[in-house]
Amino acid sequence: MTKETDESIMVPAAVIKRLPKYHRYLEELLNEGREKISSQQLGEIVGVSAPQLRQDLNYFGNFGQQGYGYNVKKLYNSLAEVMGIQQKSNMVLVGVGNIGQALVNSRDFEKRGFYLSAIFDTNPKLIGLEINGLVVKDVVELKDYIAENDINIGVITVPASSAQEVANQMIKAGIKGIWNFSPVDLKTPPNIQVENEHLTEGLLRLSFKVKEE
Amino acid sequence: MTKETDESIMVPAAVIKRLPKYHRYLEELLNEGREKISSQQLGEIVGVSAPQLRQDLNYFGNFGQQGYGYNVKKLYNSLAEVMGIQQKSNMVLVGVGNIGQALVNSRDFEKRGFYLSAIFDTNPKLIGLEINGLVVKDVVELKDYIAENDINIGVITVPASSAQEVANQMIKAGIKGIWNFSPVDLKTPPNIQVENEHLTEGLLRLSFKVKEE
DNA sequence: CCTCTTTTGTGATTTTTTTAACAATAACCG
DNA sequence: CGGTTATTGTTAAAAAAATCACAAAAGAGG
Ligand SMILES: NC(=O)c1ccc[n+]([C@@H]2O[C@H](COP(=O)([O-])OP(=O)(O)OC[C@H]3O[C@@H](n4cnc5c(N)ncnc54)[C@H](O)[C@@H]3O)[C@@H](O)[C@H]2O)c1
Ligand SMILES: NC(=O)c1ccc[n+]([C@@H]2O[C@H](COP(=O)([O-])OP(=O)(O)OC[C@H]3O[C@@H](n4cnc5c(N)ncnc54)[C@H](O)[C@@H]3O)[C@@H](O)[C@H]2O)c1
Repeated sequence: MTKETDESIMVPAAVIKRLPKYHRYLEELLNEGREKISSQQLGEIVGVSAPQLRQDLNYFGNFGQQGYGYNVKKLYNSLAEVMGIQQKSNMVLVGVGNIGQALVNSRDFEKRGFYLSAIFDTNPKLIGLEINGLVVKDVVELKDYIAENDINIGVITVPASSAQEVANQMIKAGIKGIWNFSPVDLKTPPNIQVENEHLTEGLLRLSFKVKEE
Repeated sequence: MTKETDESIMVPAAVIKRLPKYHRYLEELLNEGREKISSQQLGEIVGVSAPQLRQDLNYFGNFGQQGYGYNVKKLYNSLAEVMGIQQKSNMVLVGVGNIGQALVNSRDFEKRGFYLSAIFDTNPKLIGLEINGLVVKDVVELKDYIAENDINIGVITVPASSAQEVANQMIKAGIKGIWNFSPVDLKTPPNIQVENEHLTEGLLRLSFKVKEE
């Protein structure tokens, strides 16, 4: 009886959280020219136990080979595929303020296949301005732009008070996922994915741990 | 037999992760003038079950009152105390680039008692420049500055290749906690607390969830 | 081609986290 | 001021996650 490769089996959130880390370290190993690696060794590098690593990977397939280990390049590509970064995806960003501009200026994520396609704001002083090759558009164009340009991820970097409204517009226009930097828990239908970067929460957690020590 | 208020009892990481969220929603309730709230109601707002909320809070004390619920202001202040944001703390930031400047310009965290005391870079073009009231200092002054100015948190917003080196300097100078934005897992002694903002990992997780859907 | 070693994939076990249940306690009301 | 209701704090049960342990598979070396 062969193992079901049934997608319907729920992948635990704890596993999903670790995937990008595995990917990052595999990229490093690949750049160092490493060819193969055992779950033991990779686990030590990443900071998880070997059985956990193996169990995590086996949610998605059998990428290893007994008596050999894992081929670094193959595993790297497999994880990239699992995370959906093999085919490029297009994003829009709304809120060209402090954080928004930082993201637009660095575009760190383009090397991983996430392209910033357009950026939006309400501020007339910003609209029309060019930032790192992208001209700031008026947010009234947002809905049409998303619908017409195969955009699947929206980045929200507006003040908390406008975040939900911007999210609503994105969703109406057919966005699939939202990368949210506003300190707000967006209300979204279940088929819309949200990932929050609540930076202030991170600082408070740090404060707690410092105090506790 | 009274309950031990022993600090040595380990607070689960899962609980620590939720504390800032409780604090944020309590702040909203406080601003709305809400006086009391039950675990049931607060749980619904925050998105956790009522028993979990009660159990979480009871790691730190008995803040509620049977038959009444929780006093919003009291609970808010208690949580602030638990997280160590009653007394202000001083931070330094190293790496005045895209992300660094965004943080310096907004200084969102000052209203929660985290003061940015000085900012550092290696780039001669930046050193001496004033950004939102702070003059960029040369990073060679970092160690002395931390040691002499009661700094307990360091913010790292330098490229990945320099992050560990910057962390080492901070630690040598006596920092207690590091808020790290570089895509690197810093090697630190156990008495140094680290909180990572690995933004790219968030985007990859989002990508996974979008693809899975 | 056979033996020995390595290392995976996975079922069983343990630990951690979450949820449920309820007795104890305090507010509220007549 | 006593009964009723609301709601906590806490113990017990269930669920989820991590770890352990080992049989099965593949490579390495003679
Ligand atoms: N900057 C930080 O250090 C920091 C830290 C933690 C959290 N955040 C959060 O990130 C978000 C952005 O912060 P920031 O410092 O970049 O703010 P900002 O004020 O610099 O930028 C916000 C931008 O959004 C635009 N905007 C406002 N309403 C809009 C709307 N409805 N549609 C389109 N654009 C709109 C504004 O014109 C502005 O350009 C905030 O929610 C903030 O709480 C920021
Ligand atoms: N900007 C983004 O959108 C983004 C997204 C995800 C992650 N990050 C991470 O955040 C970090 C900073 O990104 P950024 O875009 O702000 O980079 P940046 O290049 O704009 O800024 C880095 C700054 O650090 C300074 N620096 C370099 N080495 C230093 C040293 N040893 N001591 C002191 N200063 C030093 C540089 O002079 C520069 O000013 C990087 O690690 C990046 O990977 C950034």
